[in-house]
Amino acid sequence: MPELPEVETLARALRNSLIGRQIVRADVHWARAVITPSSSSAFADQVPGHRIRDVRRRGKWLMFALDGSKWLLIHLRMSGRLVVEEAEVPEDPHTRVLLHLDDGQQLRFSDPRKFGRMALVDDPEEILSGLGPDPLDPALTPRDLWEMLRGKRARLKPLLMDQRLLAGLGNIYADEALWEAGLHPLRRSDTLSEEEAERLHRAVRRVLEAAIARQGTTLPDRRYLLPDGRPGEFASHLAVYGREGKPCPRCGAEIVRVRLGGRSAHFCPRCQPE
DNA sequence: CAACCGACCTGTTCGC
DNA sequence: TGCGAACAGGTCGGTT
Repeated sequence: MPELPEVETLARALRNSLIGRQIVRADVHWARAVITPSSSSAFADQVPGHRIRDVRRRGKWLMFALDGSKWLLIHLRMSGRLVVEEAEVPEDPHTRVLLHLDDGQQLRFSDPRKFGRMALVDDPEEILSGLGPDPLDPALTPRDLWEMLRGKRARLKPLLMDQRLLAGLGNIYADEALWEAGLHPLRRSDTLSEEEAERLHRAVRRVLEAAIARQGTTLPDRRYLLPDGRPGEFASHLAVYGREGKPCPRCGAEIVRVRLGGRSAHFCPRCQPE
């Protein structure tokens, strides 16, 4: 579910409500949601007592900086959700981990599909070392991207979703960025001109920033919601994702969907020629 | 190295 | 209406 804009939105919202809060207790209802430490009871023993100093994001990972130089990292994968609620509010039946806070509220991680994971570590690199640069990092230049692409010979769509290249794009925003750049999802990465790579660089940033400005994409199933229950508003701005058979906003041609490595890719056959 | 597939899981939507 | 198949925003490991 959540890609970079959704995780960024969550990080910003949680930053406001959680900085300064102390975690007083942890209940793990689904042990496999915890990857580090390897025993979830050790996790439940070690988390309490820490105060939350900051909430950040790297790629699709949420990072809670705790005092005592510990980090709590959370990845929501497909169906994970985080909410902050008063203890009296009934628990979602899919709640996997519950963190009790010192103000009586609870940070709840719920996840129907049980794909989401969290870790308590001394050094975030233990978990994040394989990630590529953040696409919004100002240090990442169009030329950097061009060189990264030239060093591979994969098709653009799967490559944009490869977190080792860039950290944060998933199925929705990879499709949207390629449409914005006017590049075909099957285009081989080592055939781009420097100008095309620059267009892609600009497109990725523009799409991600626009989505963050609208607080992410909530699709009709409403699986992604802000911590206060409000939906993100970017769905109505999607050009291609989930719009098979509908007109391209730029040229009116019908949006096409193809299967690519087991996933759907959406594009405009006129604006994104092969 | 690149591409594909099944696993991991459950819930919802689709097609007959 | 009912029911199984297909599909879903992600990632990993194994195979071709």
